[in-house]
This record gives sequence, structure tokens and C-alpha cells, in this order.
Amino acid sequence: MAASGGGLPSPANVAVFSNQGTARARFPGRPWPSRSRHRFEKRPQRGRSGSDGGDASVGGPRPINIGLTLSEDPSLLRLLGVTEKYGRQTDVGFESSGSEEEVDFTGFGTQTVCSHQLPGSSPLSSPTQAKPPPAPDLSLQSKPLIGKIVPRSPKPTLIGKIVQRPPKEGRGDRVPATRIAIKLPAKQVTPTPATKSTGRHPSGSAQTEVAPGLQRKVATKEHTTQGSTSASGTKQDKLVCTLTVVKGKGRASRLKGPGKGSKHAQADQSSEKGTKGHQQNESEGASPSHVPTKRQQKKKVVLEIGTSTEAGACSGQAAHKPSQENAVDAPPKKATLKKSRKSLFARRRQRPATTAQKLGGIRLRRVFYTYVPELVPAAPNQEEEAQQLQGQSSSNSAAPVVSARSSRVIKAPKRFLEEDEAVPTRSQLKLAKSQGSDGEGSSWSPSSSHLEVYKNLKKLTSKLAEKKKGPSDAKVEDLGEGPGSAALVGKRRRAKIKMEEVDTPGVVRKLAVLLNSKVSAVHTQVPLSESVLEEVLDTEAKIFEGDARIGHSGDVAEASGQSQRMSLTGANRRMLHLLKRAKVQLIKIDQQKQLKMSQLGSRELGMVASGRRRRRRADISTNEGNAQGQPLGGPRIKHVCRAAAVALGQPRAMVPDDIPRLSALPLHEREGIALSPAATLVDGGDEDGSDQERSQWALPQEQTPGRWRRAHVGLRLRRCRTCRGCRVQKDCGTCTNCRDKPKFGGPNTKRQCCTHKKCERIEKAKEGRVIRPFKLQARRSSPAVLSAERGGCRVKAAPEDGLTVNVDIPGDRRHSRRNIKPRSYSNLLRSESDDESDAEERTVKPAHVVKLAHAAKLARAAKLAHAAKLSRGGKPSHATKLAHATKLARGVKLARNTKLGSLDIRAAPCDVPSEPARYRQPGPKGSVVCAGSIPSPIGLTPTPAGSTLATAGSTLATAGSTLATAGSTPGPVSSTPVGSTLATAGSTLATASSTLATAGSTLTTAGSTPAPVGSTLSLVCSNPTCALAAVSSTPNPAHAAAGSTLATAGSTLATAGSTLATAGSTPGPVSSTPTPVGSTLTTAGSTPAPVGSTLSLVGSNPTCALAAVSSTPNPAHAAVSSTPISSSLAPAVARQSLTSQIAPPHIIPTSKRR
DNA sequence: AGCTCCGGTCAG
DNA sequence: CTGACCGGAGCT
Ligand SMILES: [Zn+2]
Ligand SMILES: [Zn+2]
Repeated sequence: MAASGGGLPSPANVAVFSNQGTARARFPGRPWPSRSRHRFEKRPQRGRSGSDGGDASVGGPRPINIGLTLSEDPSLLRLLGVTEKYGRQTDVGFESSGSEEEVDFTGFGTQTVCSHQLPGSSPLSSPTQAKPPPAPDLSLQSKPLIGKIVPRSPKPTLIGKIVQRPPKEGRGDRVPATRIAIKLPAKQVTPTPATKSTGRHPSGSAQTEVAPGLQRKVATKEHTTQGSTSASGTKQDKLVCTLTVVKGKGRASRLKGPGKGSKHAQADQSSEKGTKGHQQNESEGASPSHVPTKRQQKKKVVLEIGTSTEAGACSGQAAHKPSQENAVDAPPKKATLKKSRKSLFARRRQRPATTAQKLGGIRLRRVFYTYVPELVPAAPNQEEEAQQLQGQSSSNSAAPVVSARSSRVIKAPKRFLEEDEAVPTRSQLKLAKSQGSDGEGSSWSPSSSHLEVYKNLKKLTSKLAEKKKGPSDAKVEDLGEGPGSAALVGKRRRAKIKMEEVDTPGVVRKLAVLLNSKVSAVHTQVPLSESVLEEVLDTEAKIFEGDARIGHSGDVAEASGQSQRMSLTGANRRMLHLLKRAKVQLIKIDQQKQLKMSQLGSRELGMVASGRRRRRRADISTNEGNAQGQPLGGPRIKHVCRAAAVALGQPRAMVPDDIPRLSALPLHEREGIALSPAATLVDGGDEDGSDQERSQWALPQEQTPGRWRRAHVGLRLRRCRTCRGCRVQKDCGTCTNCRDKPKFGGPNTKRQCCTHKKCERIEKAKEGRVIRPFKLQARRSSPAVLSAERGGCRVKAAPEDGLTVNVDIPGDRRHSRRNIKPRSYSNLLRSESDDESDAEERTVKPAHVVKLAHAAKLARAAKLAHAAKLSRGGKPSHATKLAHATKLARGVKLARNTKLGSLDIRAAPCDVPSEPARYRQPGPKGSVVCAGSIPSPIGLTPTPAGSTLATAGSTLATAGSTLATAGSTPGPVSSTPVGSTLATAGSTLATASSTLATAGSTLTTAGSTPAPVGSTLSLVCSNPTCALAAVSSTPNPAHAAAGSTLATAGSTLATAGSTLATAGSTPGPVSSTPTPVGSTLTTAGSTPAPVGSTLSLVGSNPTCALAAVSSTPNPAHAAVSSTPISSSLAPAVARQSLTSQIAPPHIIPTSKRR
């Protein structure tokens, strides 16, 4: 790099560049592309995929262009060769650091340019200041050159060239240029020296130094010219100079160009050259700073120069600038220039048309232009020439591209370089021979030529690959999408080249066809949609065929095509063959893909579609991307990954292409998307019957079948209103669902319709939905059956018969595995307590009453339930009330259980006016309460009778036992101690109740075994029941014992029992008292026959109590109850409860607790 | 606004 | 796999 002159500057430049490069490397993808895109439309051309590939593609086009241009103009070749060499060298050196060169490079260039421009702008300003010295132009030029070239010795040559240009420019004189010239001149002239320092900063300084040297050579001429111009006031010269200056980069090129440009011998050329120079510079990578400067300068120029505005407007950046410059420079030539501009602006589009025209000198010019643009993505438009140039630059960049990731990439570059070089060299050589020979091949060093050729080839291939890939990349490499993708592309290219066919079979693409030919036409594996692949192939084929069709829709393709054309001449045929082969392979692949697709089903399709979409998107994005840009500047993850991969030399983890990814979507949606076809099939299968069903769906129907499900999600199936279930209008009130209903005092947690009312249709749908296959359908299908089954214990008998019901038990509830969330019934309690209190208050009746009351409650609860059930539709209000009551009761129970003591106390007061008395009685009462509390649950327990009852029963039993004990415990005892004991007992019971549940289970079993009440009772009697029975029935100590036994049954019970037992034992006398109660109960229980039914339900065992209770309500019971004590309460309660249906007095209908 | 209860989710 | 829970659709 150390150009003789450039030595100092070069380092500086280098440093600068490197900095830039590093920066670029950091944010290869984004910044650059965004920038470039923004500035230049070019990017858009590349398209999103292009963006990735775009970079590569960019590179691609360039090469092509270069080739063409070169071929066309030997002089250009020469120049290019030189420049290229330099560029290459520089690239090699620089780019290694700034790997991105190809695409990124440009991108960066643009970006960097921007950044640089900023500085550059300042430089400009400075330049303006500096303007005075004409020499600056040279310096400026030199700068760029320096940046790129300077390092390398060639500068001088460049300079020489440059020098020439000025004259040319002078020739080309452009009026408009004046403006530009002014600015430029300012920059150039004064700046040259000054600007250098100012403009480029370090590099600038370096450049300045170098430049001067250069300037001397050529510049001197220019200066002279410029000076003359300035002096003479020939705007053109100035303009030229300025332009060159502005381009900054261009200078070198200009310098060079002049040499060549002389041939062209036109201002335009000079301008073009300048552009070239820019490009070169850019390509070289060192130039970036220059480039930006150029842009800025150009922009400025443009701004200033109204004329060029167009170009400026379009790209507004370097590309435009150059074009503008050109335009400005050579108004006469304007046509061509304009064309070029268009191409620049329009890039691809226009290009094609223009390309043809371009042939010849124009092209050369354009080429230059393109070059300039190249910096930016715009180059692509430039067509062949530009592309070629770009190609070179790109090629340079290509290697860099790899590095683009960043310096880290270095390794990769080696590979690529080696590979590229190795292979390319040949092609290059050939090309060089063919092309280079044409022009001033001599000037070209073989290596350079090789490089170029190679690059071109590469680019071409890469382009193709990119094109193909574009979409695929998007798919495959999400990461790649961004600008950074270019880097990837570059890799791929390389890889491709070497790789040859990777996964032909793969669903997607793959093809890495190597062109042994110098040009390695590599078909990169592209996960293209079929169409895409084909297109690519076609395009390729066309290209190879030498279709000159410029206007091909795919500008890029065309560009590539052109480029290809060039290459084609030599190894084109081979390429064609290869391509054809590749095509075939691709086709095969596609077929395979399709197969897979079909197999995979919708997914693939979705994928493909997505791929295409993406591609479009990419394009759009690329276009838009510019606008959107990546204002954000940081590196993207992908970039980071890439960089890391590069740095580590390890392949990046990729998602298999063939796997469609819709990760963002819920599975079902993915299916829907991907499986559209298959999905339909699948769904169809499911839905077969669904059609009908659909009609059922309220809304869903309208939705498409595929989506049906989903759609239906929001929608609900509605009742058929015709099925048996639907015909049932009343809630059973007994089933779990009913019990869950607020109207039945349920918590409303289940929120399901009565099991008896389940609509068959819905059930069916559910089944289908859930696991269609199997099982339960039969069961569920018939709600009744289900309910029955669930009911477990429940006898199917007419529920209405209440009596008959037997066990409805709701045995339904098999203990659910899931813990049911406890609900606080505090409120209920409150209400209940109130009720009780009220009731109790009314009648002071002690235990008996209380018991009765509780029993009544329980019964009531149970009854209610039953009643509700029976009544079935009965008054909802009542039912609900009852339900609530039950709940309350429940709650109460619980609460009470826990707090028996307190409760008792309350009760006590309520019950008995005289506390003491009460106490005594309270004892019983308490017991009763407990019992009541307990029982209530039972009855209340909306749970399916069985378990709940069992539990309840158990609890009751325990409670009963406790109560019994309590009750047994004579009044006095009960008074306090008892109460306490009871309380404890109660608590224990409460707990016990749970445990009892166990016991209850036993009971349950008993209960479950709905054996006639008697049996149950027997059971009951046997254990808890006994207790109860005993208690209730007979306060006998025996019972107590039994109770104890029962207690034992329930561990807690045991405790309770023990307590009770103790109590019971103690109560001996008390028991007597209770006896009556018990008797009453018993009797009640017995009596309740009618109720009994309910009772029976209530609880096989607790039933006893309940039964008794329930019975109690009966007048008979009442009587019974009365026997021991008239429990006003009891009756009342009982009544209520029992009749709850009829009329719940206290019970607050509790609106739903909710 | 309130109620019913479908349909989905999650604990067990 | 079952059932408790719950959100919220849909009807009154
Ligand atoms: Zn029901
Ligand atoms: Zn129905």
C-alpha cells in the first residue's frame, strides 16, 4: 500500500479506512445498505434478497459491467486494470480489514461516506476555503486515490491519469458544472492541499501530502488546467476538477481516467472517470471516506447545481453526484449522461434500455458513473459497465465481503481469496485475455485481470445465486435478509463455488454448481421457490445465451446477464451448460421439493409462499428499506452472528431451509397457513361431520373450513334445542353443574349446564374436539346417562321422586383429583348465622332444638337440593335461596365447625335466654350446631352426594359424635367446658370432617351404598352413623362408645370422638337428655320416611342425622324434636330448609355470592 | 346488565 | 385423563 507518495498519507488513509472499515464491519449489513439504499435507489434494485445478495449482487453487476466496459473500451480496461489493480491491492489490503467491500463495502462506502461526508462536508467547507489553490483538486483526487490507491505506488499513475482528465473535463465543459465547479473547485482547488487535510482529516492530511505529489505529476497539469480554468474561468475545467474533487475518490479515477479518459476524450469521460475513481476508491475500501466526501460534495454540488438536481434527487448521493457531474460536465453529452443518470436513478430499469446505448464511449462514461454509484448500490443500474466496474470493485469487495463481517472475517477472506483467486484467476485470465487483451490488457496485470474476471464471474454467479437465493436466503437465512446478508452471500458464493452441489435433494435449492470455467458459475444453493429458481435459471440461460435484452424485468438479472455476456464469450458456453445442468438439477430439486411439500402438506406450501413473500418483501424492504433504512444503527443480531461465525471460522447455525418456520404463529395457525391444502384435508376429515355441525355454530359457520376450528373458537356452539338435553328446561339442581350454579348456591366455578341438559350436539362437538377418538363419547353422549353415571350413587330413578332418588348422591362427585378451591362462606356464614341466630333466638330450645335445627338445616340443605332437584325447575328463587341457604349452611357449618365454641355461644344466647341454661343446652345445641353445621355440609354439599355426603356424613357423624358427646356432656359441662370441648371438638371435627371425609368415605361407601336408609343407618350406626344414630337416636353411652368408635374412624373423629367420648361418657346423664333428642332425631329420622327419601339421599349415613333432621322439619319430626325440646328453630329451619322451596324465611336468598 | 354455559386451560 | 376453574361469547 505504501505508495511511494502515499506512504504517509496512505497510512493515514489506511487508518482512516480501516476505521471506516471496522465501523462497517461492525454494522455491515444495516448501516450500509440502509444508507446506500437511502441514498441510492440502487439498493432497492438489489432488493431485499438483493440486499444480502444485494451486496454480492452489487459486486456481481459491477464485474459484469467492468467486463463489458473493459471489453468495450480497452483504454478503460487499461485504466480499470490499473485502477482495479490498485483497487484490488487496496482492497486486498484494506478490504481484508473491511471485508465487506463487495456489497457492504459500497454500502459502507455510502455510509462511511455519509459519516465521512460529514467530515468531508467540513472538508468541503474547508475546501471551499481552500479552493484558492487549484492544485487541491489533485490533492483531492489524490486523497481518494490515496485513500485507496495512494497506499500503493500506482497513485502517480493515477495522478497522471487524473491530470489528463481535467483537460477532458475542460473539453466536456459544462455550463452547469460551474456551480459544481465552484464548490468542487473550492474543495478541489483550495482543498486539494488544504481540503485534503481538512476534508479527510487524517487521511486527508495524508492524502494531501500524497496528493500533492500526485498532483504535481498530473495535477500539475490539471492545476494548470484548473488554474487556467479557474483563471480562465472555464467553468468546465473547474467543474471537472471540482467534480473530480467532489468525487474525491474520483480523482484518482480521473487521474487514471484521464489516461484512459483521454481516449474517451470527453468531459463526460472525465466525470465518468471521476466516478470510476470514486468507485475504485470505494471498492478499494480505503476510499470510503472519500466516497462519503464525494457524496456530500456531490450533494452539495447538486444542491448548488440545480441542473444536476435530478440526479441528485434520485440518488442524491454519490451516484447522483457523479451522474450529475457528468451531466454537468458534459451537457452536450448530456443525453448519454442523462441516460446514465437514469440508469443510475432508475438503475436497473433504465439501464437496460440505456445499456445498449451505452455501448461505446457512453458506456465507458456510464461505467464510470456506475462506478460512482457503485459505491452506493446504485451501481447496478449502471448496467454492464457500471457493473463491470463495480464487479471489479465488488470483486474486490467480494473478498472483502467476506471480511465484511468485519476484520475478523479475515480467515474467510483467505479462503475466498484463495479459492477465488485460484479459480478465478483462470477465468480472469481468460477474461483478461479476451477482454483485457481487447483493451489495454497490457496495462492490466494478469493478476488484476484475473481478479477482475474472477470477480466478475463470481459476481455473476453470486448474482444469480443471489437472485435465486434472494428468496431462499430470506427463508433460510432470516439473518441474511438484512444488508448483512451480502456477507453471507459472499460466503455462499465462495462456498458455492467450491461447494458445488450441496444438497440437491434438499427440499429447497442447492446447487452449487461450480463452473470450472474461469468463471465459476456457481449456482448457489438457493432455496428458491420453484418459480424463482426457474426464473433465475432462465435468466441465466438467457444471459449466457447472450441475450442482450436489457429490459428484462429483472434489472439485476439483466445486469448480471450482461456481465455474463461478457464472460460468456469465453467460458460462457460452459457456463450455459453448467447452468443448464444446474437448472435441471434445480428442477429436480424443485420436484423433490414439491413432493416434499405435498408430503409435508401445507407447511411447505406455506413456506414457499412465505419464501416468495419474503422475497417480495425483501425487495420491497430493500426499496423501502432505504427509506426505513436502518436508522437504528447497531449491528443486528444476525450481523453479530455472522461476524462471530466468521471470526470463529465456524458455520453459522442455520435453520433447515426445508423446515417452514412460522414460529411466531400458534401451531394451529401455522397449520392453517402452511397446511392450507393438507390442512383442509385433515380438517375436512374431522369436519366431515362438521359441516352439519358448522351450522350449529353460531358464528363459526361462515368461516372457511380450514379455519373453521379456529374461527369457531371465538364462536360457541349453541344448543340444538332439539335434543333431549335441550328439551330439559329445568336444572336438576342436583348435578354437580347445577350445584355449581349460583342459583343453587353454587360457586359458579364450573359454569356448566346441568348435566341433564347437556346438548348432544355440543357434547359431540366436544368429543370431537377433545379426543375425538374415543371413549367417553358413549357416556357423554347422553347427558342423562352421564349424569347418572356421574351421579354414581345416584339412582337414576326419577329424581323428581325425591324420595326415590335415594342416593343421589350425588355421589356424583368422585373426589376430584383437583383440589377444589376452598371458598369462604363467611358471608354465607353470616347470613346463616343470622338465620340460625334468628331461628335459634326464637326458640331457645337447647340442644334438641338446635340439633333439630341443624338437622333441619342439613335436611333442609339436602332437601333443598333434592327439592330443587325434585322441583326441578321449581322456583329458581327458592331454589337459589335454598342453594344459598345451603351454602350458607355450609359455610356456617364450616365456620362453626371451626368455631363451634363461638357458635355454640351464639347459639346459646340465641337459644336460651338464660345463658346458663342455654349453656347447658347450648351444649347440645352446640352439638347440634356442630351437627347441624356438619350436616349442613352434607346436605348442602352440593358435591355429589356420595362423597360429599360421605364426607359430610362423616363430618356430621363426627360432629354428631362430638355433639353427642357434647350433648352427652351435660348441660353444665357443655356450658363452658363442654362448649370449649365442643368447640375443640368442633374444630377437630372440622378438621376431622376432612378426616371424616375419610370416615365419611366409609360412610360414603355406606352412603354410596345407598342401601336403604336402614342399611345406611346401620352403617352409620356402625360407626359414625352409629354415633349419630346413637347420639341422635340414643344418647346412650353405647352410642357414645359407638361414637367414639366412629371417632376412631375418623382420626379426628377419634379425637373428636375421644373428646366426645369423654364428653359422652361424662354426659351420661346428659345423654339422657339427649336421648330424647336422639330419640326425636331417631324418630325423626325414622319418621321422616317421606322426607326420608330425601333423607335417604341426604346421606345414607349422615342421612340419619339429616334424615332425622329433615324429618324433623316434618311436623312429626317437629313433634319429635319437640319431644326433647321443641326446637322452634329446628322446625323453623326445618321448614325452611325442607320447604325451603316453599319459603325460606330467614335464609337470605342470598343473591349470588358473587 | 345479567345470566347461561361453551370451550379452553391447568392442576392433579 | 379427568375434572375444577375460568374467560368470555351469546342470549335474554
Ligand atoms: Zn343438573
Ligand atoms: Zn341440544
